[in-house]
Amino acid sequence: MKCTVADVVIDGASGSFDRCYCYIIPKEFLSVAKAGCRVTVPFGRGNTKKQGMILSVKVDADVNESKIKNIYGVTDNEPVLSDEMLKLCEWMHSHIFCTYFDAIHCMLPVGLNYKLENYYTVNPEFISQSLLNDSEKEIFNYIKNAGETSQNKINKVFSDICNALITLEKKQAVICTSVPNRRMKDITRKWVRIKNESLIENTKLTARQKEIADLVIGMGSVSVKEIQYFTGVTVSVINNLEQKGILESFEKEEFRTPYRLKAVDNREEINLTDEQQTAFLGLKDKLDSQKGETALLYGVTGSGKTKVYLKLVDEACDRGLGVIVMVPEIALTPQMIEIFTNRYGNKIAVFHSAMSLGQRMDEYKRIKQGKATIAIGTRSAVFAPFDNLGLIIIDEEQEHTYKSEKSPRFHARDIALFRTAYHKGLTCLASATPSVETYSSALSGKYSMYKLTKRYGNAVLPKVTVVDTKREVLEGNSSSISRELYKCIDEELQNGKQAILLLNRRGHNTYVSCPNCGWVAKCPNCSVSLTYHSANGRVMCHYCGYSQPSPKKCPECEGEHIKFMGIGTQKVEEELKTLFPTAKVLRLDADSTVSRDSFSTKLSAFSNGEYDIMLGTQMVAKGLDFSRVSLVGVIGADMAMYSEDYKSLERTFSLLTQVVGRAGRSGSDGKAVIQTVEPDSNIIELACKQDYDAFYSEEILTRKLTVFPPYCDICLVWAMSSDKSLALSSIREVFDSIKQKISTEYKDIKIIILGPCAASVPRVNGKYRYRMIIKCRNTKRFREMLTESLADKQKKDVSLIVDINPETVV
DNA sequence: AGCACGCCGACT
DNA sequence: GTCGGCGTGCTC
Repeated sequence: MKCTVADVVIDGASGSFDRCYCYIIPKEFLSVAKAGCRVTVPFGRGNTKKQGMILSVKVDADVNESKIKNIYGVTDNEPVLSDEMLKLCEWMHSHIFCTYFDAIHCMLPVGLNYKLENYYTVNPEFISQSLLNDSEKEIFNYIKNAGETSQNKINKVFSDICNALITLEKKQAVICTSVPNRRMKDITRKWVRIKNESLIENTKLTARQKEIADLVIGMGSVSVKEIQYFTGVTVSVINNLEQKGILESFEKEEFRTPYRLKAVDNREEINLTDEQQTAFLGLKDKLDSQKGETALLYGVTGSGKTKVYLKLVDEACDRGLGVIVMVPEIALTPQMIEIFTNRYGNKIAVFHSAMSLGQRMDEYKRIKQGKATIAIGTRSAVFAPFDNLGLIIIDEEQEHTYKSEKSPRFHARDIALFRTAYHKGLTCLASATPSVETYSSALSGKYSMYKLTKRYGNAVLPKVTVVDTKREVLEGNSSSISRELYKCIDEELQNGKQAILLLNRRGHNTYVSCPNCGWVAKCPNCSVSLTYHSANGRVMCHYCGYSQPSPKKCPECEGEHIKFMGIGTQKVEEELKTLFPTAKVLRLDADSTVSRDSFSTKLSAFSNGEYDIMLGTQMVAKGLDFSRVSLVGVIGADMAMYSEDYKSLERTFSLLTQVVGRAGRSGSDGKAVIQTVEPDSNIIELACKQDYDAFYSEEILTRKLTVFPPYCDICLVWAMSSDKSLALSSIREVFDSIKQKISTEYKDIKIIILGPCAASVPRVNGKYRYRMIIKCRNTKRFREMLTESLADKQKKDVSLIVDINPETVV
């Protein structure tokens, strides 16, 4: 029989059953059911209601009616995904091994996401209550009295109902309707304050409850998250206090109130230097050629890349095209956002993770309605819903934040290239230290390249001092601040200037151990050591969040001389306080910034001169400009180099180049001190000279010899399970299957397989992790082979995860 | 992931 | 003879 059918993908599907399913579109939906609309469909033997997305519609298709089901209903009156986005879904599904709905969730604002929720009412025609058992009767009567009730509510009222609701429905006592619920609730954070202080005296409290009550009294009001950070209790203790009437909770919106953008088009004239003008004209040509090209704007630090962006954005705007400007991390690039909002006012839409759901929804709509034509933001901004996209700029394109670490594991650069290829627009990658992969594509002519070699106002490079920390220790200085660095900081402070000190991320952990018996505090859920936090006096796990009070005595040998090892930012902070008792030190790292907006508050406080020294991890090296900073110190520039990751040299070079470039911005008196155990290292020398080309030509040779990108793609396959042997056997099965396939039907595929072996952190959150590395070319044939090898290996209690070109392979 | 089908043991 | 345990396989 002939009828109109839809190819639908299903929400919540995984593994090999995440594919298209064919459904009949009943006549009443023919006018609304279009590709890009969400639908509800019956799925599986039990015909459970699932959310789906129509990928395509076929009119008058021949179908075998007995096998094909009807769509239940259509959620959207008009498509929420464009043809481009649907194609991008397909692309993401096949290229990065994510589910269709993983991809869809990136494209729709969270506020538009519906979740099916079941609502129950009693069946008025049902009379024979004798068919029901006692608990069923109870629930039946509850629903009868309450009227239409959500499943959630019923579950809350009746804690132990198992499948009573399902049997009630089967016995036709109740009617269930699935309603797609629009969840537009903003992310709020629960705070508590004292409700009745006198009760504390008169009520029996446990030790933990007392501790928390005292904490809240001391702080006035405090977020539940912070209580947990400081005391390590679970929410249950707080809930108990609330039930006893001692505490009361209130919701506090986590994010700042929406910014207001003025309706300005404040296009001040931009004067470009000859070099900038040449780059700009070249990029403008590429924009106008409408071939869907990619360009690299390679400009040394301080060469004025932003000016070129702005001129280019002007051009795209004048042609009525949508623009996406991507930055690695919004909190660290306030200046960039400011420049853009000052110039383009309310034509800007901002996207980043620290925005409320409502704000994101608003920005999404403003683009859809054509009110905003420039999207600026982090990784997620690459999905901004322009129908007439012309230009995507990726600032600091080598940054690892452009690669998503959770599914869908996409790289924003790849999505950008897909989108500009579709729209015949231009992707402009920009950096002073491009990734080796990008630079290689630029040299080969795959991308066009424009260079900016002159630093702004011919600024000179700072005076760089490299300090050998090995020698420092030999000569009796065991502190993490070398004598040279001490001298420089001291001078800065005397002159009323500020200093930025940088610790590498890997040097950031402080372990707790017993020198007597060698005991080290370890996480019970993960195979890692716990990290000491002086702010709350606890040891914490950075992988799963476990924490406990730091032990006073060794739990093994009762020894009382527990030691804190490693240089963490907190430890350096204490040393700084001893060395410079009058200096105000600002510590910035992931742990000191519990809430996001305190981050920008702290940055502006530093900028206003409220602090003298800023101490932080790599994050402080990024695009921040502070006029009063003329010293940048790097404490331990080696950690990244010691890591076995193939990108660690690239990262170290990039970081040091940025640091040195930063110090040089403040004029002739810029200084940088780099402390390292390898003072003769080539990388440091090249970074001091800002010689990217020399670095690249060495690094590309290494990549070729060791076979790493750009000479191959890397495909990481993970198996994770709380059952160790199950995880291992699953990854072995995949391994064997691949081996077998490349020796038979896929003989044409050339790959190198390493592993399977345990991950460098073999257990996280109680789950054992095995993985293997495949060096390959991510071609259609390879993806076919891998898909076949993974099919039906996805069993219960194991998850198999594929990560193409991960940022780190250790 | 669910859900139903179906094959085998314990019980009326 | 049947109720229900869970192992197996499919999802338009």
